Amino acid sequence: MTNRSRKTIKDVAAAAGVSIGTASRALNRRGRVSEATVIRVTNAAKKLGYQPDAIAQSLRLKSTMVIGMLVTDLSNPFFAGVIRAAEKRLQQAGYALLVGNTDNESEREGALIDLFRRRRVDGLIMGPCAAENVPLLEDLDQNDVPIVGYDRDVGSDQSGLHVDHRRAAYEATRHLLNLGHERIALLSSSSKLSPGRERIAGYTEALAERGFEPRDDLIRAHKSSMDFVASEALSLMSLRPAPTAFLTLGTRMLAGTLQGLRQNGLRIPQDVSVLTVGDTDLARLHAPSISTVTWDLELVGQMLAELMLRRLDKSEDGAPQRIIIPTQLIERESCGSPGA
Amino acid sequence: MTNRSRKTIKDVAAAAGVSIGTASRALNRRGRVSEATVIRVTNAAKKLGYQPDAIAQSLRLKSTMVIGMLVTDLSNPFFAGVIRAAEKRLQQAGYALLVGNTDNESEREGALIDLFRRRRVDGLIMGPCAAENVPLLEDLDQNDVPIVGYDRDVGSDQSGLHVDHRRAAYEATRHLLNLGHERIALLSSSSKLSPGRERIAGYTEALAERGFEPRDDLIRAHKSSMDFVASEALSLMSLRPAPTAFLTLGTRMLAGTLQGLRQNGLRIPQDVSVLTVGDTDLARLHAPSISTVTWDLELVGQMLAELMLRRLDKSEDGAPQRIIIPTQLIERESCGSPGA
DNA sequence: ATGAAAGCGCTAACAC
DNA sequence: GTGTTAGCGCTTTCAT
Repeated sequence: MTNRSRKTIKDVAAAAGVSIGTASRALNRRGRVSEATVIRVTNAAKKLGYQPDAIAQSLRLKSTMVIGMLVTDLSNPFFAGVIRAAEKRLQQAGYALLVGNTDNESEREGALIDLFRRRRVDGLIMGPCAAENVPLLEDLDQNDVPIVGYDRDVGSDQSGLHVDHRRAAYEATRHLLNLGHERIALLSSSSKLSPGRERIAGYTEALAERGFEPRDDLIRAHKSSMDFVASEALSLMSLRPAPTAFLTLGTRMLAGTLQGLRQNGLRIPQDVSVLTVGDTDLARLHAPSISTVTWDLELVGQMLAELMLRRLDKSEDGAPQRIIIPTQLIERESCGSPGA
Repeated sequence: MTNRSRKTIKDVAAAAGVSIGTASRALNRRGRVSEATVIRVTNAAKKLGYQPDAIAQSLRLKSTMVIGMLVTDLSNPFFAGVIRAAEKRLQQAGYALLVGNTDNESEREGALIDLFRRRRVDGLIMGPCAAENVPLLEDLDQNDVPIVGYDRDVGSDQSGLHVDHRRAAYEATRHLLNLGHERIALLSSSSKLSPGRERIAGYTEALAERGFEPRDDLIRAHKSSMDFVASEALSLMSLRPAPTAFLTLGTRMLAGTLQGLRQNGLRIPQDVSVLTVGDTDLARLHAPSISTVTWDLELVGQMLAELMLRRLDKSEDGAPQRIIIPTQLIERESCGSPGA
């Protein structure tokens, strides 16, 4: 207020007429301090507008109260929702969340891990990325930085949270099978990462239960643009016999599929059923609304934070844990029986 | 690799057989160092896997290389896209971006500003939030922390970036007027914040140009849930004479409007035209696709970062700047002439 | 060109 | 209960 320069604990100590050691103890209420000086120091601090310097504290205490989080793309709503919730929970515990975008490139991921290490993050939450295994992680591990994996295996001695993608795809496929569909096209983003692999496994499993074999020509799994997906959808519909249902994994896949179907004048669900994994505004508000198998993003973020906090809290046992997030089917208007 | 404990510059100095002062100079190539020792030190550092401690550097150099950014909600796609782009640009310059969610509450915003101050961020990017004026900002300012406002006025001596919301709404309204609409309903999120106010001004201005007066019963501006917006839309359509076009400001408003219209069996654009400000997946992929007046999120993020970097770079003149981001109309299928 | 030493702001160990 | 001091890891004078 009065003086423009930033106040330090030295200023507070001087103003309260005590040593800086006493000032520190008073402010943190640690060790032996008389109640009188606590009050005197606190008042002085308030009057000066003193705020302890987090950097100096970090250096001294060897804890930055910052958690790093790596995702492929923060602007992907599925990540954004999770980040939001995780940040909220961590904030409550006094931690800040620093997010890095890997662009799904292991090179960038490596650079970010290095950076986070340099910045001395207290913990690291790692989402899926191109390569599953990064040796840098071991380094972190050895430096007692706990890691929590999100839809990603990250070492046996670390915590992990996994959305049950396999079951999600399994339930989705079963739902379509129950409606009488036999030729179910599958559009997935990428089969390399854990989520993609799991989902294809769930799809195959549901099919196998009914004695159907997955047909390779009905499965399209690449990372690709929306326009490309649209033409994929069209090409799938030109197969003979054509698929009667589409199972789309991910927003982009759904968007492309809807676009392709629409360009071709195909009606949902009369001509073809559509079911998507992962709920979005688009699925909710499209006409007709799209049925989905989804999960709770907020819960995911909250649990990620919880797992991290548990590892960080020295008073707890702190053993690594593994959590599976369940999924649920939301029926809307996009699925019917074939030829109905 | 060999030793599990984190390496410091002391270790590097010892390994290279020099003092820590020399090691520092060699690693940073600053001051007078012989090329020979530079090589020796660099090699030692590499061999040990040494990474300078960013916290210690921050304390010493009084710069954290962290920029703070405050938004109401990181999971709002409009913010997420901007954050993503800003982070990318800042990263290139060696800065990390720390994002805080204010939930549109000035109390939380104040707490976050305090927190960022404690963490000694080098700069602060402030998005719109409930209250426009926070005295805490002056404090920051006095501590030489540059602030960049995003759709928000933040002091005359600070930089700011503003999407041209007024013009966006103006162009949108004109587009509808040109199609022959006279009763244009306006659904806006909140008129308290700068973006909302500006948009309503643009709407009014376009109307006035044609000699129409804005009718209060056609304007609905509150922060509200999607379901609520849907019923708002219905109530608007029950007016006599009913509006022939909807101008929605923001995703949520569009979603609610579409839902309401659909519930009522109203067809777009035959029964009513819809135009939205701000492009989204929903607008793009809805059937029919929704025309929009929009702007480039990536550009916004990039320019925000650029403004900040310019203020941070001591070699530049560093005078505060003000940037207006233009908008453009994208015609799609949701607008027609009334009664056509 | 290099080494020694001070100090960024803070906390904790030790003395009194 | 309080003051003094060391030190977190680094950069930067200031001598040499």
